[in-house]
Amino acid sequence: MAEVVLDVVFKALADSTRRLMLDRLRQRSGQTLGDICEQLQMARQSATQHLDVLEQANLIAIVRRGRERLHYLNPAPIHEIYARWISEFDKPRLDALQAIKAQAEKEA
Amino acid sequence: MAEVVLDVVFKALADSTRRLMLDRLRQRSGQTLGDICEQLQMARQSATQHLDVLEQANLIAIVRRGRERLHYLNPAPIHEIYARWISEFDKPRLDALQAIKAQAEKEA
DNA sequence: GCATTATGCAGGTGTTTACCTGCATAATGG
DNA sequence: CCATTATGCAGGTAAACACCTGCATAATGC
Repeated sequence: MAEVVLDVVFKALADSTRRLMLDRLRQRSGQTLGDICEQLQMARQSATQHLDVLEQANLIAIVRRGRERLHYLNPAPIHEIYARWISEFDKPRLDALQAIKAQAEKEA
Repeated sequence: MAEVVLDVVFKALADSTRRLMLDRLRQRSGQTLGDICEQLQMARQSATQHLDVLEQANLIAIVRRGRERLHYLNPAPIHEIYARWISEFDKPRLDALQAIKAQAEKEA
């Protein structure tokens, strides 16, 4: 994950409206644009902008079906942010868990 | 961690310069303002702004010693972001690790 | 076909942000 | 004390951003 990609994802996550959108899509993936901006009480055009930002960060996938636009959550970039950046700041705890896991696997 | 706090931390992380600063402080904590803006080839005033943002997010602590300003990394907010937001998108894997840990503790 | 519905596209405005320059202040060392 | 050094403070500018309104287009169902 290059720094540029990381940047797009972090910037996409740095807005509470967009994080809320991801939360809602985590609860129910595949919602239409109408569904989403109704939930958030926000002009459709504003929601579109936010959702496009999320798509550019590859955090959601947008699929057209007829005249509808369906939005699907993609948690992969969030995993990667954890794996390649956050866990660097969390090595001790992670290593401890990994050690426990390794030990458990050895015993099994 | 309230949504407001979360927002400040995410916004602080949404800039590559600030992430680089955190990385450098992870390698060597307690650097002065001069040290930091020399490494980054950036005007001192710009670096100050970035570091103040990081402090407001509680990602670093700033301590004055004489005429110097020392910067110390604080990884706690990053842990919290993982624990209270990212891990929600990563429940299965986390739950698996937790189960292994619980099992290991039970056996011990 | 035609009304309805779902969305696209253009653009406007106020705020925030990321960078800078210039000057002021305060601590240090000889 | 005075030159040097480390930082503070004020402000300026260009770009990005988050919100909106207005109008255009395209799919659907009767």
